[in-house]
Amino acid sequence: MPSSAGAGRAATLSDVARRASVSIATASKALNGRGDVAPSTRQRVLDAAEELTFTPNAMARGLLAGRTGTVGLLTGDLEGRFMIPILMGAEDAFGAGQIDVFLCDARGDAIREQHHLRALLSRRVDGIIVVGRQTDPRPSLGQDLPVPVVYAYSPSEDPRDLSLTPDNYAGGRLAIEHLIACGRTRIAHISGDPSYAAAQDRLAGARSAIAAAGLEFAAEPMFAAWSEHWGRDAAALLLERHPEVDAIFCGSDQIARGVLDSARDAGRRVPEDLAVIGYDNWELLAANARPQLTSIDANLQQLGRQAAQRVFDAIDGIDTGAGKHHLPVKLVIRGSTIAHR
Amino acid sequence: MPSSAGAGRAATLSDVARRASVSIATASKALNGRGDVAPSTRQRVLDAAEELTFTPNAMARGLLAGRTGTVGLLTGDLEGRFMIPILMGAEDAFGAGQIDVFLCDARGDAIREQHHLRALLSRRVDGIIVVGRQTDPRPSLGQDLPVPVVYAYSPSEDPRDLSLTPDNYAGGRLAIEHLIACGRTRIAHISGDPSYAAAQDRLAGARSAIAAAGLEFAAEPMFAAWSEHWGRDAAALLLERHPEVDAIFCGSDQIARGVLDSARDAGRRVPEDLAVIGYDNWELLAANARPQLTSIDANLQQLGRQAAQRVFDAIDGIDTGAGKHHLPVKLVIRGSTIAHR
DNA sequence: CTGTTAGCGCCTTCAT
DNA sequence: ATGAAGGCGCTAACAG
Repeated sequence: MPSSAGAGRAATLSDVARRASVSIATASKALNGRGDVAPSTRQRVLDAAEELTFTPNAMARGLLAGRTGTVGLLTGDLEGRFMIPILMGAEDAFGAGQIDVFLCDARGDAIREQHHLRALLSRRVDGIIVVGRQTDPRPSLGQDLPVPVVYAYSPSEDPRDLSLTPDNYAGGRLAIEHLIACGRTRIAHISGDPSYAAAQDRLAGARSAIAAAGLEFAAEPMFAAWSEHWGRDAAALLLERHPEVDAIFCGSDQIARGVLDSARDAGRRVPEDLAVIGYDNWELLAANARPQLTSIDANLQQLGRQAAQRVFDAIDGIDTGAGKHHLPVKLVIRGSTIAHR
Repeated sequence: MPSSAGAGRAATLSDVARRASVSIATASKALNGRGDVAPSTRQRVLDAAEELTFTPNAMARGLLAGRTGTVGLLTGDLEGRFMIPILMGAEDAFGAGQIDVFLCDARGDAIREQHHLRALLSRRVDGIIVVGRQTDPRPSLGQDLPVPVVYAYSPSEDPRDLSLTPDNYAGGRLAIEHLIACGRTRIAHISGDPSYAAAQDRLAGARSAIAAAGLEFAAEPMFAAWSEHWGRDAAALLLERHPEVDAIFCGSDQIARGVLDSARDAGRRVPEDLAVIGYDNWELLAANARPQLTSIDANLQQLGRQAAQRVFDAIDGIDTGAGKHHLPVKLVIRGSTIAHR
């Protein structure tokens, strides 16, 4: 029989017990190191289990224990750039804790999300992490769920829920402060879709840092899309109308890549004539740009790990609090803001 | 109590039965539409279940049924570009079949993989999909597993296993045939790490198409890394040493992006003077390039869906066969090979 | 039509 | 030190 058809059914504890000529209870104790079992008996059981490649049935165990050792990861959209690191962080944290993860992709569809939620509850997951695709608040799953829920990236609209989201305001500040520290004073901002909270929060942070330095934006901030194309078009326009600009804070690394292209076309040297900073620290884009791109990193993997930790705590009965928590971001300096020497 | 601490324990079937004043068995039948139940009784049960927000315990159900309705997705590396579409395709197909997916990321570590495998078996998953990060063959999980296994992307080294992998040879052919159809005759090839089967397979396909047209490569194929940097460096060198080249087949879209950059620097118009074709059809890179990048798409989502379908079939006892299956790829034409008019 | 009985695989008292 | 019995939540035969 081909492996793809699967072999016979898995061995059960009673199979092991029979083979070791002991009762089921004794076999159980021997395998779990529980109670008093004669060393020789224990060895017999262990051998039997080995020979049968016995693997305890986690379902049966869970039925008894009242906990399953599983959690649900309810994502809004796997495709995006942001899910994966968060998912990796969470999977990582849970893996260390012997917890297995159910992955559910709702594809941004509320119906599908509801469906997956029911499935997770029927699986009796011990907790749920809801990962959204934007930092805009999203509807709560509700307060009456039998398991703890943590919202990651997209915070819940309901302040009674616990939400972990990156601090875009701090990111905006950080970017501008770095540009100013680099000696720039005529700073512009090209960002993405203005309907995104991320765009507004970063802008607000940037404004506050600009004001704190007694400066003003050298040009009205520009918003449209999170794409390389827009970055190119916007930068071309900007550099023509405001040739005095000496730094551009971009709302994403994609935009920044477009900006770098147009700067090159316009004959501006980066970073000498023009400093450029991106956002997201997407290695693929940032490290392959020329020059390499300084960017803001939201520590998404860390965010995923923390979300998992909160779920752990909640499962263990530790009160994890509530409200929207803004997680710190960090600056990653590369050649687009500071020249090599 | 904050939601993050979870509410009380979930309602059970006996809770529902009690509330509806019927036996557990009757409640079960009523809820599952099984057996003969008086309409009025059924309604009472349904109401009771509704009021208690009863959700059947999938574990208890699975214990009885002998199947869990879950599958394991054992990935080698979530980070890469190739996992996600496959994972989406699989998740999608399973979702439609009421099957839930355990996600396990082995991080390219054999120990961790073994650990996750044990966990999946103890969860009594009905099947496993192993997704590798390269198209190079990988070690088999073995033939003695109690569940069907399908290998996706990375085929198993063991021909008794069922493996689904993209047809890189056909992709190489397709790329060259397209360039030739565009009237190009002095074709070069810049690809990635030559130790990858993907690099070799695409090269072999390309060679066969070149030969079939009675041509030869205009320059010795160049191999190094799958990066934009390498694409830039290689193209700069190539265009200087072989100015007659009128088309470049790139081993990845990243490489192609670098090639486009260098072509621009060298004053070559794309596609007029030089046609460029990439590989992977990574929207982010291909659609944002200038000009937009023609590329080969491996239909990874489709591959994921098919892998899921095979697991379905195997679960249902249908023999899914064995061996390495090469799935078709497709050409996506954009502006880097054919000029707009 | 409804309820009783017997498990699914495992763990945990409680006797022996 | 070992085993018998009960039960986790549910479903599938059977009785009634």
